[in-house]
Amino acid sequence: MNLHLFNTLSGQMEELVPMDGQTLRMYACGPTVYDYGHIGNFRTFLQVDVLRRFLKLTGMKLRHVMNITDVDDKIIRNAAAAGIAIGEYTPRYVDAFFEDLDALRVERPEAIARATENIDRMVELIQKLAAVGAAYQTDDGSWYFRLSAFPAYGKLSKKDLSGMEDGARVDVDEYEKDSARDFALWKAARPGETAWDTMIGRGRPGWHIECSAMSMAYLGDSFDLHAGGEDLMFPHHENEIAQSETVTHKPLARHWMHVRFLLVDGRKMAKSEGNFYTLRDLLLKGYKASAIRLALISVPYRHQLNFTFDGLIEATNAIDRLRTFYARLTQGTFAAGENPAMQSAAKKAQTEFMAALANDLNTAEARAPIFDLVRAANAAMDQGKLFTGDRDEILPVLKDFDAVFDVIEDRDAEPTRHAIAWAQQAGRTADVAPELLARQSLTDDAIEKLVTERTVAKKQRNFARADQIRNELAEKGVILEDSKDGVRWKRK
RNA sequence: GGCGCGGUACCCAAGUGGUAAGGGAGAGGUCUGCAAAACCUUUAUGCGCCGGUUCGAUCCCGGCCCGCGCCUCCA
Repeated sequence: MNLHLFNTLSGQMEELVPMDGQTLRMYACGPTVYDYGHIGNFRTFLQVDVLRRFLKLTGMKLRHVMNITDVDDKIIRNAAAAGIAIGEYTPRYVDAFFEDLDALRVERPEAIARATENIDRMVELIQKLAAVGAAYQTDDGSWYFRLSAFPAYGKLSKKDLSGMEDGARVDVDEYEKDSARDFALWKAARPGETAWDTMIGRGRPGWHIECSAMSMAYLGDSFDLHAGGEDLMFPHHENEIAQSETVTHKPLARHWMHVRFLLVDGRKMAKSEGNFYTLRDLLLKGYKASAIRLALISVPYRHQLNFTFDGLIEATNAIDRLRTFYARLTQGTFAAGENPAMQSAAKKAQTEFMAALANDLNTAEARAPIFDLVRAANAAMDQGKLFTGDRDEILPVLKDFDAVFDVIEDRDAEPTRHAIAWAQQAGRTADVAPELLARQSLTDDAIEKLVTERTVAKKQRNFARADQIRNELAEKGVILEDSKDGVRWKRK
């Protein structure tokens, strides 16, 4: 089942296939490491993760490259404010970024490219641009891309720049650019700023040149897919195209994918709006990493996602339903045999799940057949009409679902513990939800012990004591479920 | 101003030219020592409003209203 993905460049749905017939080469813009990642960043990375995982599920080989922008104006500014070198400043945010990706179960790309480790390649590219007259240096030593050298500019974002007069809205007097819309390739060093001494002068790279140089180095002149947040379409990706294609005369990427921004409570997330959340903020409030993951991927990537706390609770409950079902299926005992209705239900779910994702990664649609299957199988189990042969058909469907969604297996304890430890270390203990600390205080062993005690009490028909234990556990966020196969407990 | 997106039940959210997936929440019931879980029933004659095309439109076309995004650093 091949993926049909909307291509921003053509404005159409197109089948995504590797141009070399073997490995899909893709480049996705990564973070600028000047602060902790927020949920908007992660929506994009998560949607790219869904893409990755689905492609792998269809058997495709991938070479996915992500850049890390570890030098830019904000980094230089923040590092200076902290009184440290950028090389000291960025690692903590790089580490935090990967921790957050792990928490959200975002797979690592095949390669990570760091800007500061690829300065030479950027300089080379600027030299090539200069050689064909597409780059020029201004008196202060900065280099600019001459937009007039690339007539196709605007093809991705469908912008017609002809109506934009030089100087109309753009500050032209800052540097002596030939045209106001020419963009920086290389920024000359100002006193005290981080800079590299290179063939084209002392300075630091512009943001756009980074991606052109690195995608070329890691993936070649032309590759299959370029992805990123919708805001990057213009000017970032447009500039990448101009830089790369001016030199190579080949399409930078055949296919472009842009993930729409998420809103928070119906507004664009912004610090000034007071609706700005990092992943860590949410974990410390007591939301599970899996719920955040599911909430951020359940709305298809081309639609705005309105992020709300209600949405997180809903995701939490939906995951709970899946996990309960999975536990019932794997821990229950079934008679040998098959139920034809369940056999076909499993096949149907599998087919519809894959078809939904193949259709422009429609994650919302992909969930439906899985939940249909859950209901049908639960009903069959209630009636004793689910057999080992059925279980063996259903489990692979859940496995495929989790190969993409990755929320059924409960790995939520670690990210939360990690976030709490981080908060304590960072002096943000006040941000940790009190009930979270209370829950952390109860160990699995302690829970098991109480559960056993309750089982004994129940056998003695001492229901008062049994209920007392259950309530006690409930107060600490532990829910008990009695069944004929024993007691299952879970943390809220 | 330019470009673009959306308005589907209490909430979130798919979707199709032939009469509305799924999730969450609520209500009633079955089961249970009681719960929880699970299951069953239930919650849009209706998909922003008004026209048009059509045998038939939520889905196509036009207009309008509302919300949002991008156009500057931004995932």
